[in-house]
Amino acid sequence: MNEEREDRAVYIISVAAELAGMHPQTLRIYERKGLVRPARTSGNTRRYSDRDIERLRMIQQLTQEEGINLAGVRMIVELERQIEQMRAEVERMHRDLARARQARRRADAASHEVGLVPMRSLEEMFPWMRER
Amino acid sequence: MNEEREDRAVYIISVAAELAGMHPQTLRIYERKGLVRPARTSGNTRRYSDRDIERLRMIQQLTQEEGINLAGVRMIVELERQIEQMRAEVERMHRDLARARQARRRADAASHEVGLVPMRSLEEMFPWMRER
DNA sequence: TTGCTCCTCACGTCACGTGAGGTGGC
DNA sequence: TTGCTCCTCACGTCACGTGAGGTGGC
Repeated sequence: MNEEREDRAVYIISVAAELAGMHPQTLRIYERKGLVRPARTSGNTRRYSDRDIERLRMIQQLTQEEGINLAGVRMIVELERQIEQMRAEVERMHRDLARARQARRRADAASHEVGLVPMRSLEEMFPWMRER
Repeated sequence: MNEEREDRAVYIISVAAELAGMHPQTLRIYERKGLVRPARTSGNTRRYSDRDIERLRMIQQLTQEEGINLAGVRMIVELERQIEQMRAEVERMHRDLARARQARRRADAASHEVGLVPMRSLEEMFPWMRER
C-alpha cells in the first residue's frame, strides 16, 4: 500500500468504527481529545484514512490490552515518534561511519598503487599489540 | 551527589512519602504495582534511596500533572529508558565518526611529512567545489 | 422516507488515592 | 508506653465507554 493511498480519507465513521472494532461514539471522543484527526467533507462529515484506522488500532491495543488511559496514550504516541526519529538518526550515522571507513581503505589502497609507503595503523605494524 | 549515595537506602516510608509529597499508603500501592522497588531491612521495613525518591517524583509528575494512570506510567518509564539508551548510542557514534575523520586527516598530514604525494579529497584540490 | 450523520447528556464500570482498623516489632 | 511499621478492606472521585435522544442533510 503506497503512501498516497494510506492517507486517502475514504471511510465514514460507521465503517471506520467497524474496521477498528470500536463504537462510533468512541471515535468522536478520541477526536475531541486530539488522538485522531480525521478529515471532514464539505458537509462536515468525518472521513477516516487507512492511517487513521492504523492509529485507532494502536490506541485500542494500548487501552484495552495494556489498560492505559488516553492521557498516557497521547504521551506514548509522542515518545514512539521520538524513538522512530532516533532510530533513523542511528541508521544514518551507521551509513556515514561505514562510508568514512571505506574512504579510508580506498585512500590506503591508492597509496599502494602509486608505489608509496602506505600509512599503517599501529595495530597493522605491531599485530601483537591487539591483545589487551 | 555520587552514585553510591544515590542508591543508599536510607529513608523509612513516612520520610520518603514526605519527601515525595505523597501518602505513605500510596507508596505501598506503587510498590505492589511494581513501579518502585525500595530495599527492605532485615525486619521487613521498606527503605527508600534518593533514586527511589526521584522516581516517585517522576511518577507524581506524570499522574498528577499529565493525568496518566499507572499502566501508562509503567510503559512511559520503559520508553524513556529506551530513549536514554539510544541517546547514548548516538553520542558514541558521534565520537566514532569524529575519530574516523581525524584519523583520515592525520594520515593525509603524515603523507605530506615524508614527502609523498598526498591523498587529497576533491574538496582539497578544488576548493571552489565547496560551494553548492 | 430511510439510514446515516451531527451533537449533548446520563449512567455503569473501573482505577486509584485516602483513610480506618487491627497487628507487631524497635 | 509511644510512635512507628506491616497488612487488608471500604469508600469517594474521576476517566471513559456505551447508549439514548433529538437534529439535520444526502
